[in-house]
Amino acid sequence: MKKKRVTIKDIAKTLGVSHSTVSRALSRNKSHMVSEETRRLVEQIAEEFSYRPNLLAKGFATGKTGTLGLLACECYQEQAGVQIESFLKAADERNYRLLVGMSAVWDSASWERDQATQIEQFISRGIDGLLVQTIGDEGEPDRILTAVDGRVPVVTFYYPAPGFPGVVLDFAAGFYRATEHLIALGHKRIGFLGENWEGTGQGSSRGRGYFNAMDEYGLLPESLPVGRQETESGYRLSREVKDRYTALVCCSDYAAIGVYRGLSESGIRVPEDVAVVGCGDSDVSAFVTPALTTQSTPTRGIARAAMDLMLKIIEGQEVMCQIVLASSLIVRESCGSALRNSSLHGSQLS
Amino acid sequence: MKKKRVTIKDIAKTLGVSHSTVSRALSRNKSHMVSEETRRLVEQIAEEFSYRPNLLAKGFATGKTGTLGLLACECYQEQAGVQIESFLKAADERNYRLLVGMSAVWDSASWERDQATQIEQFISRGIDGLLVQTIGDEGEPDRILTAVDGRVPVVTFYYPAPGFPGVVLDFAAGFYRATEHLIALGHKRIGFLGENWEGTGQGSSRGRGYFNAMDEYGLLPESLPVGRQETESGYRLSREVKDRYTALVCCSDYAAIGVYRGLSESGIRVPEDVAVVGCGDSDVSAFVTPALTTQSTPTRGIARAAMDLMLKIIEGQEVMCQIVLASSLIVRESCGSALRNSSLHGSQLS
DNA sequence: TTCGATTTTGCAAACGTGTGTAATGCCTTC
DNA sequence: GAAGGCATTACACACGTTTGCAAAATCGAA
Repeated sequence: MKKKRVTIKDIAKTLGVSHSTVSRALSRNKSHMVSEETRRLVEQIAEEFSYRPNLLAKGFATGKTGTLGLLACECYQEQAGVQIESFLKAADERNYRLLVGMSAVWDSASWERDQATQIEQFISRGIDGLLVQTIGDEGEPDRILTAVDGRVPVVTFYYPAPGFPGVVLDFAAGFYRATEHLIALGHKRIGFLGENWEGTGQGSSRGRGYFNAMDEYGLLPESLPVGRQETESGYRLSREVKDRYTALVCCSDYAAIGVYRGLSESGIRVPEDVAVVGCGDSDVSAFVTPALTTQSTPTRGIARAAMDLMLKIIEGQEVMCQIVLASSLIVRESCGSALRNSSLHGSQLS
Repeated sequence: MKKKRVTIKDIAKTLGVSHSTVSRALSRNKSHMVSEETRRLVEQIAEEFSYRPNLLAKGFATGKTGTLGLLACECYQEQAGVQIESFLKAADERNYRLLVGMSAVWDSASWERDQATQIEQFISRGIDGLLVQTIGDEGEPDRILTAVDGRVPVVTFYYPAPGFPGVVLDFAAGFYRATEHLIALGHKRIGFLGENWEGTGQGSSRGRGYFNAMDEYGLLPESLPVGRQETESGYRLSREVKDRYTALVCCSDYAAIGVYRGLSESGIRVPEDVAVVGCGDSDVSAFVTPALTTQSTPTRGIARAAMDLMLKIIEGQEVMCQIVLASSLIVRESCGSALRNSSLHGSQLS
């Protein structure tokens, strides 16, 4: 069953040359030339034998594997899959493979253990670099620093991780803008359905944007913790609060869809009675009724930018920058018509 | 910047033993014992130096890497992410890492090239086995066979791939049952919003289930091709067909959500005017309005079963079976109350 | 004490590839 | 025709680990 794989030595033997010549012929090494003729011959035999390089051995010899580690986290269900997909595509385009891992954020103990273990595993398996999705908590940079221990270059993405080059989404600005949008529409009692990652410190930048906006306009912020099952969480929470708020800012589109259902079961209409804002611009957001006002998160842009950053670092460039990608507010139907509310605008803002 | 990594030779040198002893001490090799005392010493020094094995070298030496290749396909947006996630978890539990790849089904030329290239890449990088998601078209088994060329064990999943051990979802039965459900509720004009993968042959088993059921009950089947953007596709198609059907079977929940919107914009009510069935039991399906009747796809079960199968094969067992996982119909609100329709039941079936 | 059996260890090769250094061969030029 | 230079090739070692085989050490018993 097990076939012996063809190696450069086999090619060398049939051609009567040394294996180093074959190696150089195939890798088109610049420091040592091989004659056009032998190169042609080598390539021909390689083709004939359907030779496939053993990248494991190559990586072992050179220390470069052409593989990157991607450590995603299972935080937003809608997000993880698309994110991984985007990275797979971006990596493929740049001729890199991805070792993928995913660790659960929802349980802080296993989270930290997981993250360190997986990083260790990745490095042991010889990755050229590590792409790690951050959640933005206090201890994160240190955790990553000690786990990686300078053995491979790191690029972070999603939330900022001070000290690491990375690609971050400006959720704070996005949620600030979303909240401001609601305030401009005349809302004063605006609730926040935010993520609730145990042990990750004082809330993420999504919350910060909301809190800042509320603070700025002299309104009382209030935050409700969304759990792991976002849609179900949104549903449950919205049934609890009923019409305590006139607007709800949700940390994800899926939570918002749960909110839709919960409110509707309580006889509360969206957007007439309560306005809802989501986040993620997931494919369904435009097609639910009412169409969801949400924030775009440029997932593919993140992946591409992070990959480019990584490649630069691997090439030896000293980059230490955080690329900030903005998320734009996509206004649809779930906050009501701007027209109707624009009359309230001035009076409410004062 | 680059630290030299600690190797077993370093440990051996400080302990004044040979590196093979260290190797045996650490790997707890059974064929050659090492004294309790040296083992303790070795472990102590290893800990002290924070030694990390070079799994690349290990894999190179042993031919086993502890890494599997996962080749998913970008077919159903809702599905890919969750599927990968499930596999990551299942692999992690079994102490395997995953090299992940994804190829696009929607464009048949790049699909076939992609699949072969990625398989080649994976094998070159030394995977112990290949998990490949199948789409169920005619030429698939041959394609995989030639690409893998017996170099690593293969386990397929999702659709059947004759000749390979695999875990398959019985979509045919599921869609048969769903269609039958609608027929039992009195529907006669039932449309199918099915996948439309170019060049993949005469349609998937989802369609087969629908066609079989329609045929069985003497009804005229009609299939509409859903494109890559499922939700948008469902929306567009539903606006085209309007009330041409009294029921629509959709190949995915997301298409169904698009259908909801499209019908509602045409003033058609779900389920009063048109019944809708989805597929996937995605997290949102229970929370859209009306709650979507759908088919569960046991994604985690697939991953676990496929991993277990793979492990057995790697262990040397000769397994050549297709594990069939059933999908169950989850009846919610989108087909109307069974009560109302049950009166029509008998008359329509005759 | 000596022998044999057993446990523990060292030696060396192997896995497939890259690469520095030295050697070969060919060509040019005086 | 010899010397020098350059293009091409071969040799040998390195990468870190495993593993078969042989050697050494230990132990028990005669």
